[in-house]
Amino acid sequence: MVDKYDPSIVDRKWQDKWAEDLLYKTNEDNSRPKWFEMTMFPYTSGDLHIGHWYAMAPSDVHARFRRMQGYNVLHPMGFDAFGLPAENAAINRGIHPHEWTMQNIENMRAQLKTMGAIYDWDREVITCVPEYYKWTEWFFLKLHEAGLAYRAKAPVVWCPSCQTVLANEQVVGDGYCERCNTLVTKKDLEQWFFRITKYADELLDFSEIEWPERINMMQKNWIGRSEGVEISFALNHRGVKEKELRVFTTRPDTIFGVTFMVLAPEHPLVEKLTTKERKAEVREYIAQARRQSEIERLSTDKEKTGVFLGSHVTNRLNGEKVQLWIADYALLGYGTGIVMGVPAHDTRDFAFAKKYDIPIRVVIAPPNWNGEELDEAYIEPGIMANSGQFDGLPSEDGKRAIADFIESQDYGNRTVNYRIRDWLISRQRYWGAPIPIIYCDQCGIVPVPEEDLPVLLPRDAEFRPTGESPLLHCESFVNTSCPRCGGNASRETDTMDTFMCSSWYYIRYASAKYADGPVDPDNLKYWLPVDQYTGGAEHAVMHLLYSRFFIKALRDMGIVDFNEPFVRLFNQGTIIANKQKMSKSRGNVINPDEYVVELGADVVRAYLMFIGPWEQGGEWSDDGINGISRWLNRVWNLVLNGKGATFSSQPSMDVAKELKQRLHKTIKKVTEDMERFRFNTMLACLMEYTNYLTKVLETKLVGEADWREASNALLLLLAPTAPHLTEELWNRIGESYSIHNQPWPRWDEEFTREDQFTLVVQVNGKLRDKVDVPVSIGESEARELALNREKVKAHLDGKQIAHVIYVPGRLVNIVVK
RNA sequence: GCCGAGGUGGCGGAAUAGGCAGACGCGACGGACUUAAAAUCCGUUGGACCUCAAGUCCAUGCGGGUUCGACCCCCGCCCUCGGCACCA
Repeated sequence: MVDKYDPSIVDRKWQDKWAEDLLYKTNEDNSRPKWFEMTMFPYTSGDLHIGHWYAMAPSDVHARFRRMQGYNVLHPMGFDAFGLPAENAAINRGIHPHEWTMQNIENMRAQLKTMGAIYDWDREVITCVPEYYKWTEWFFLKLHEAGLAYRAKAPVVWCPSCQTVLANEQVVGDGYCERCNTLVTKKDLEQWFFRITKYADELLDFSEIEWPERINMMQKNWIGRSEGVEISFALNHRGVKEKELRVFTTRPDTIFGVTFMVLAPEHPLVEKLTTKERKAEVREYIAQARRQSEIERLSTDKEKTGVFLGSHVTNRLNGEKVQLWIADYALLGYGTGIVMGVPAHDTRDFAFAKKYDIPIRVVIAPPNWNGEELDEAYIEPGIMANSGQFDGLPSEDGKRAIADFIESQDYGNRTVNYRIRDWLISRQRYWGAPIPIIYCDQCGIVPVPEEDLPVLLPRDAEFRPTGESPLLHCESFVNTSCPRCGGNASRETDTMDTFMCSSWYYIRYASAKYADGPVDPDNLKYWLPVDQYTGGAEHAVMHLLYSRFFIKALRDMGIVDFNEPFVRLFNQGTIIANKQKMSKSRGNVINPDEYVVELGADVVRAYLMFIGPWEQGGEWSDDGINGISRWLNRVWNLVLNGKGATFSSQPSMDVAKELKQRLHKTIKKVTEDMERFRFNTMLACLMEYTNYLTKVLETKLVGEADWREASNALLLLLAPTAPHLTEELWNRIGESYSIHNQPWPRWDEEFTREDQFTLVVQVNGKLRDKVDVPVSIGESEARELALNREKVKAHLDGKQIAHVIYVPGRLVNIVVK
């Protein structure tokens, strides 16, 4: 009998030994290909739950696999440490955000260490320390210098619970705060923005990255590029100096169908374009639109409402007068804030025209149209009608023809519109990187000089949820002198969106302690870009989009020489418990610690990977994890029993041959599954291999050398998944330390080939018999064999054979009438 | 409404250049060991018909189609999850 596997001893023993030996210390090494693989760093919210393990353990397994394959692997870890929860803890519990965050980091780091990952803690990155945020500020200055950071007054999204503005990307569902799920409102504020829209087109190019199609799609939708034409309508209104109104449309082919025009209620020209007698009604409508929440206003099923302004513009293509209206379905921020109303060919315009009795003129004839009125908008292509010289053209050609005409007459031009807005990065909160800007009465907006960085976050701010930045009330922080004129000046008191911190943290891993810049240029060149990134899909249009923007901006500044931060991306799914997403409020959060203590880190690692395909997520089950625990215990017993076994001096050649074949097939399957993150089937394959080896050992027909090769391979293939268990066994069977420095096993295609296969015999496509045949079998031989099988004959009785299908290496299908 | 992913035993899931549906694991049932239990080990386990065996039929969300042959491809639906949504 061998002694029992006790993970509580084994885990600790090797974690200590690896740390002591600096086994996972990562250096730049030009003799091996580099592999930079990382997982999205955790937010410092408190405890590590099983969801964190689900994100991190499989990625560690993959990184370990690459390491054994001979890559110089960088697989770092850090903490996303600025943000609202720390500040809320300060408000609710009177603990300073810094203390709260640092305690959480201590806690989470200790938990992470129990996982047995290959993190090199010397490269740890924490975003809330001055050594880090100094460079976040520095990047802000660089973006400002490049004209990519600007300050502007705009209607911005406000979270009443978080008491701060949010980026558009942080609004989820039907207008809820991404962090706290509160319904958001709007405010007019002067804020800092990053000009991400400048890169809208380039961000639509995914050709250099291997990302899940889903994520590319989400980014594409978010950017929302649409090609169209900006068309000018002639304006002649007393007291208005503008002589035209420009509208954006993707349907220039419908220009002859314009029967009204809609301005957004907030449009600056509304006041002037309203006739005296309509003023009261228009004002009332605007006031009412302002009162409405964003949700009500954006609701698709809401009935269309609007008010006639009393004034008109002229459609230059047909000289017709067109009524001007305001309606809240026109959005100020999209296009020009003015929509041309073509009720016959736009669903919204149709509803609006019906309600207010505005003419509906068909200009794109639906199939078989006889000039009758439409019951609903016809939005498909068709043949143009009522469109002067363009009548009879297919509408797709008409789009081009009218765009050409408009450009030739100087009535407008082709243009592109985007849904994406510039990235709002100001936050009216304390716990973030200060925006390194000073306001001077004489000099205006003055960037803090580089040599004065970092602008330190003061410790003595007061935390009250007032809706204003706590720094505003911190006089020692606010009051400063102007770097230009030396006069009295005040600092910017908003802090940066934490997504700014996470837009560049992966760069910092390359040289986490470098003091002369955000990154050591040599290390940047060596490690970046990230070869493999893994994380949840919830960051598709936030972190992942911002990081791409950031790198493109840095490239244009000459700081980096690549175009994309993350070459490959893998999205793991979500782990759920009791059919529901884990959350503290539901009380179904699984804490990994107790399972680690009881069953060992390796069991938890392996179980998470076995639940199902990583990209699909899965449900945690206490029963399921026991299965993995049993398996790893069987591996333990198997390897140690093999070590103490007495082997046959006259081993069976057949057993040896089959063993070799199974070995090489297993190596192949495991390697291929590892490459593609197919962890569940990889483990299934290793279980089968374990079961097979158990039987082989029992036969006592195997030679010692063959056994050792087969058993060692099991440990090597299992090493990335179960690093502690395999290290202990590797040591016990007398192999040299460390198993994690061994090369990954290779397979020989020659040995994976079978010399027999199971020939399937079908009659009319139904399985009737199976027979083992040599792979060398020929077609006529196989047909003959199939036709003479007793079970097959029974089904051929009295029937006529029409023909026989033969698929080499697979089957014979006899087709009868 | 639009875009994307998915729907397979009691459960998690295998299997797609169209070729043995249900690998592996869980659970359940039976057995061995034990004074007993736990643990461990061995066996059975999609459904129906049949006393058993042999065998036949049914079965991958639903309805059609293509094919010698469909979980896989095509057409039309239903449901679940994720994203976007008055974007002109």
